[in-house]
Amino acid sequence: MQKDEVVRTALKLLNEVGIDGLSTRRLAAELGVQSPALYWHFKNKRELLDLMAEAMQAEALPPDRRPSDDWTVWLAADARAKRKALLAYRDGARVHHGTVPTAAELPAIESQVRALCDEGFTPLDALRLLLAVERYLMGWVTEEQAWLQNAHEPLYPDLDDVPLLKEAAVVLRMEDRDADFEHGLMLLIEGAKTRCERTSGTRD
Amino acid sequence: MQKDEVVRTALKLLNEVGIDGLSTRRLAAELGVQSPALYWHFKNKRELLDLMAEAMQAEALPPDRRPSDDWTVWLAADARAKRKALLAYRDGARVHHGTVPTAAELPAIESQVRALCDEGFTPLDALRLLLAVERYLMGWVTEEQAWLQNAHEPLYPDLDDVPLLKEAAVVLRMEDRDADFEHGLMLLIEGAKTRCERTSGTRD
DNA sequence: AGTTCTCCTTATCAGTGATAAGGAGAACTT
DNA sequence: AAGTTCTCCTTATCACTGATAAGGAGAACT
Repeated sequence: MQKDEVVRTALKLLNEVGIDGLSTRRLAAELGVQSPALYWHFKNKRELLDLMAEAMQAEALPPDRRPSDDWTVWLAADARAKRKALLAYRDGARVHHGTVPTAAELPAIESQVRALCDEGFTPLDALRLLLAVERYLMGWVTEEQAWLQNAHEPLYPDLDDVPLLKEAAVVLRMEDRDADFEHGLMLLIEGAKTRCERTSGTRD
Repeated sequence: MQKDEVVRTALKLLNEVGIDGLSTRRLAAELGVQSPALYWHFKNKRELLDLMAEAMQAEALPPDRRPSDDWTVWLAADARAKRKALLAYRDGARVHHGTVPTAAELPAIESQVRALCDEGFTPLDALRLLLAVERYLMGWVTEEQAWLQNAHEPLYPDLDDVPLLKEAAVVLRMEDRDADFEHGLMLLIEGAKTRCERTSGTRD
């Protein structure tokens, strides 16, 4: 039994039973083993979850990608890819929670910051932008998956008292989540763009 | 023993032991009662957590506030107030998770949407903006509180290999979280502003 | 006086993450 | 070849979790 075989099995099992059903005994059974055997490979469940999160993120972003010339394009593409990766596993966002970037991930972040700085950002604003997108993403997918899991009785059947919400019912009832995610993402990126142009415009 | 006394005690206890330490037995002990007694008042723990979330949000937003004239001002103030309310309780964001706005909260949302529509937004874009801010907020505070709870060994002690991150170390090490939250919030709001002016500008 | 209702008790259940102690077998060491 | 160590698993057990069943004391209503 290999460490990464455990992680792969855990991810497969995650999709079947969700994070609340993912117990060490259930996972051990899936591996044809008794549950304490897992503790030979992992210090505790947290470590296993961390590795699962890492594996998920590795699937999200192929390591050989290079930033396109337009930063708004690759930044948005990155966010979309991460969302897709989180959605690919049940409770993906919750698994990712509490995970902090390891030192090994810093160079990847550095290169993104560099690309942004080449376009006129200060390092501070560049990193803040990346952080804002990351947290928006996490918040979005977390709520999205929480909602996905409740067997959906029709949401807000009667909107007659709230005419504007009725007009925006598609959003309220989360019937086009891709578009809504995209919208918020664009708000962040356009905000960063105008802010960047404004501050670097004083130099040009 | 009253229902809302239980909720208040639970919130107080939350700050002492965190959400993972908040067991029904611990809470019952705090109330001078045996744990099954709680199930007379609540269907299950989820219902208790929902009421806790509701109580927290009620503290966040005094019900008699009225939108100021500048939507960017009250929208930002709202977000700040909500963040403050979530931070006021340990694991506040996690308690809030999975909570869906009840039908009773819809009128409050409707009035916010109306205020935005008065400034040139479509109902769709208005609601999307509110949703984006909400999710950014949740993602932000969730990660913030997860980080707060890890007894902090110094984060990323050596940044010599990543000079740009070194320059932005304040952000990376989360040493000025208020400012960083504010920055992302402003990106969202400025993005919405430019987008709103652009689309409604075609009419003016 | 008898009955119902409210709110709590004790006893118990199945399931959780985790640890201790030990055993079987492969892989080195002398 | 014999002895030893190391790897990876087992069984047994712990303290704890959310939750339910069954019943009891006392107030309130009939």
